[in-house]
Order: sequence, then structure tokens, then C-alpha cells
Amino acid sequence: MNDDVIKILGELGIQPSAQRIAVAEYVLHTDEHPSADQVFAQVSANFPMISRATIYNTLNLFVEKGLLRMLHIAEGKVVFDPRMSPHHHFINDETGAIQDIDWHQLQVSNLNSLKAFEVRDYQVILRGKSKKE
Amino acid sequence: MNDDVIKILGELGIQPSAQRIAVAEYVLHTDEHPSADQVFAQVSANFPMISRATIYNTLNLFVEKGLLRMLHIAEGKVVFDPRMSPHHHFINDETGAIQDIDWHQLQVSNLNSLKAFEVRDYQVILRGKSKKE
DNA sequence: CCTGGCATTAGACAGATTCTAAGTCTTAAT
DNA sequence: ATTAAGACTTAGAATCTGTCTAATGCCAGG
Repeated sequence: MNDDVIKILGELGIQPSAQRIAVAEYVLHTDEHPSADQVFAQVSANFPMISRATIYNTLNLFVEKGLLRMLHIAEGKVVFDPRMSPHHHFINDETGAIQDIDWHQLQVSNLNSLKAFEVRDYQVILRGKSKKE
Repeated sequence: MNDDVIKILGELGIQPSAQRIAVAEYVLHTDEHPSADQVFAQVSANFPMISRATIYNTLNLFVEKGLLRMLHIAEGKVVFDPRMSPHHHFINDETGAIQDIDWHQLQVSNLNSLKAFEVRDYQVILRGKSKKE
């Protein structure tokens, strides 16, 4: 399973150092939307000598190379999303957890009424809580 | 025109101290979406002795009392929006400027397909640049 | 097996926000 | 007017996220 990750990094022209593989393994196999600090905590567990700077360098490199998306949607910190295709986000106000909402589950209409803007990208941000059944 | 502001604060149960009035005057009469630091800079001009802590305390109080909305949508910092009625936001990637988009200009459909969530609030976030005509 | 260059490290640094402890102002009762 | 209680403000320290720096480590190509 390391091999998957190494192959992915290789295809994007990223030198697969041990640290980068460790970060990629975590961020590509989680459903969460981790912050840099969460990545640091998780990766440190298996790789105790890794430095915070490397986490930031690596995450920024991954964003630059198109492996991750950087989201500025929640309280205070930046989070990373391994799902590159467009989708919406639901933020649980109580826990801060972020969940993906499939792009095709919602439709936004009338975008072409925005005459004054060139829209490059958009998404719906929803807030609330999970329904207890 | 101070009187307007004092009345508004009074209605929300906020003691109208001089500092609070100065902050309210600024944030309620701007079209921008100012950050705490911008508020500090502007209010300082007329009120040189005000402390940063007071700016933060005051803004947080205003949010709590429903006079402002706090937005976590742009790079790095939190901004405040005096428009409390629901609306969408367009973020200019080049300048970082945030503009309001009228609620009725866009429609989001199929929200009731989100069976697992109780949506309290939502908005569309658009990114791009202003069209030069 | 050198060497140049990229990767990593620890820690310093910077900016945004919160906390703390102390001082000041209001208010309402005397 | 006086005063005590509580609310408000202040400066600065502390915290947190993220970036930068300088030194060191490591690896691929000659």
C-alpha cells in the first residue's frame, strides 16, 4: 500500500521521501478534513522525529502539485481535503467536523446573473448539526 | 447620528460605552467586511487610546448579541459583516475583497435531500475576479 | 566516492486572537 | 456628594497557527 502512494507522488513529480510518504499515507486515507496540526499529531505517531516545518512544507507542496485542496472555511485554521473534484461542505457547529456533500446533490441556479464577476469556483457551505435519528 | 447607534445598542441590551459606540459607528456604516485589525485602525483614528483587547471584546460581544456576523471564509483572518440577513459572498481572489450577493439572486435547490443534517444556515461562496468590461 | 542540490530539522519569528491582572468608570443607593 | 459593586477598559503577556532561517543530512549523477 506504500506503493500506491509512491506511484501517486511520482505521477505528480514529487520526490517520494520517507516523510512525504508518511504524510501522503495519512491525508489520502482519511475521511476527515485535517488541519496541519492534526496531520502533525497523526504522522508523529509513526514517525516521531518529523518536524512541524516539514509538515507545512509537505502539505503546501501537495497543494501546489494538485494532490490536496486547501480549505479556508472553518474556525481559525486551514484544513486540507484530499478530494479534488468539486463538492460542497457541511460544517457541524457543535463539533467543528466538516463533511463532504456530493456536488450533484445540490444545485445552484442563476449563476449567470452575476454579470460583474468571473466565477472560477464556487461551493455551498452549510452549517448545522447532525440529525439524531 | 450617534443617537441611532446608541438606540440600536440599547435595543440589543448592550451598554453603550464610548468605545462601543465608536466601534459600532464604524462597522455599521461601512460596506467593507472589516477584520478586527481594520476596525482597530479605523477606530483608533478618532479614539487613540483604545486597546486591541477592547476591539476584540466589543466585536465578540456584538456577534453574541446579534449585531454582527462573523465570517470565516477568507485567507487567514476573520472578518465581520454588519448585514445580518442571509446573503451569499463573492471573494475576489486577486484582492481578497469580499462582496455581498443578494440572497434572491441565486437559488440552491434540493436541500431537503440532506436527510442526515439539520441545516441551520447556508450560503454560497463564490471565488473569482471582477470582470473588466 | 565526491559534489551539488534538494529535503529536513530545530528554533526563531510574525501575525492574529485570547487571557490576565490591574486600573477606571458608571450606576444606584445612601 | 459619597461610596461600593460591578461592568468596562487597558497594556502586556501568553497562545496558536503558520512561515522563515540557518545548519545539517541525504541522495543521485558524474
